[in-house]
Amino acid sequence: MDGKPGLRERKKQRTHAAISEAAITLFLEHGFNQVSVAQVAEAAEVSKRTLFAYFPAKEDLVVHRLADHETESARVVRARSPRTTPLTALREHFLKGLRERDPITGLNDHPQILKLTRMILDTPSLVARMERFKAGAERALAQALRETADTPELTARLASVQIVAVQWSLAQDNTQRLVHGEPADDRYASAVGDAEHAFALLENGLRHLPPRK
Amino acid sequence: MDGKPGLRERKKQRTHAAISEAAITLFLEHGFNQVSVAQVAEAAEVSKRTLFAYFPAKEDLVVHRLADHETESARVVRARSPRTTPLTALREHFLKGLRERDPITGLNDHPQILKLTRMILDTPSLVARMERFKAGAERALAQALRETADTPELTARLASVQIVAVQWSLAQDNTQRLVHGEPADDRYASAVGDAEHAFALLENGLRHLPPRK
DNA sequence: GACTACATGTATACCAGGTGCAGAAATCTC
DNA sequence: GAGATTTCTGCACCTGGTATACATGTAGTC
Repeated sequence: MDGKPGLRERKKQRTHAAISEAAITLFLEHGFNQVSVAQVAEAAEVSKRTLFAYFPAKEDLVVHRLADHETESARVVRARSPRTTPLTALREHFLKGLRERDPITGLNDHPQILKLTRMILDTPSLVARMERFKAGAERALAQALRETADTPELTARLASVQIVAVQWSLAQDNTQRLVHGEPADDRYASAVGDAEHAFALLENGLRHLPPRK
Repeated sequence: MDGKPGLRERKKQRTHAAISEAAITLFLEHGFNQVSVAQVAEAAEVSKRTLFAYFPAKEDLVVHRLADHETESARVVRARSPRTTPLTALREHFLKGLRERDPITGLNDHPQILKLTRMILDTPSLVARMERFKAGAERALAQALRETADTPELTARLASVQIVAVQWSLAQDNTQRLVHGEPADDRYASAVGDAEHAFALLENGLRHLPPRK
């Protein structure tokens, strides 16, 4: 509400950015576990205590950039146009993400992003931190379903965990392939096919899983 | 290969059990974060170094008991009788768990188990550790689906993440209610109803989620 | 511009989880 | 029993994270 955030506010933002930047740079160069927070603090010319005032834990130095995405699915569901089901809206949004190589779909192969992704997947504590985003996304989506689709509590929760789990799985799959060296453009067509298959599965259910024998 | 595990082996098992027991006792009494691993080691009459030889991290002192359940769904799918779909087998197994008040369904209200559950849910690092079990369960289930239901890779993975997420959600829901004081016997009927609803949703899909307006 | 009030940053010391290492103690093999 | 091997221990050490007490800068007021 301003244009004039005030000097104090601007300084805070600059410090925040400086710490984050120093952290990412060092982590990409030497690995997450090989760099201590003390080193990050020093590189950002800030005391350790101050670093922890900006980021509650070491992992947040990496994952804070994804905070916006936590409520993305919920927003998409809320913003869908009339006569559109939540699943349709989410599918279209995911396909758009693939077209635009949105990193959240796992289909972005810019070297920086790829290296960062690989680092996250190779670091258990970072993976764990990502899981918490998943939980947040589930809660937000469930609420959006309840409020805009008149869905009962239980159904909303069940639907949201399924949807989030599937999106996550699709993204991880794409990521894995790019990490193994496949170019995003080569992967694109099959990524679209996989996404369509996945959303069809969500819509139609698993009743076609074959019985034994 | 046994009958005679050897003295060394038996001692190892006793030490393992002693550490685990001391840990659970102390944690239940004072809380997970209020007890240090040094205290656990002392109570178990073992050095801190030895404790970490048996349990790779503090959290494992609590969650190692659930290690067996990691592959439970996969085993159920593999062991299903002929002409039975994976989902049917899993639903029956879950319903049996509810009847028997299996803690994994969240429907066991023995004070000890309830207190432990509450502690886990209240401790972020323990919740995070549980999530890793979920990931393991997903992988195991996906493989079982691939091998016994002739399901393609992608479908198996997608189905497994949906199934595991839903089971987890059901269990959490039950747990929440028991923690809030509802007796398991009172909850039982609705827990069954919820489970049946959830598995029906898995089978039939989410296509009935209503559009906007 | 000086003064106060408050937010922010710093230095230091500290705690707890976890690891590396060298040697002592127990167990196994013969 | 003797010797090889595994396991346990004590100790020092590193790192993430916090508490405390103090310094510094900023915002608003007169």
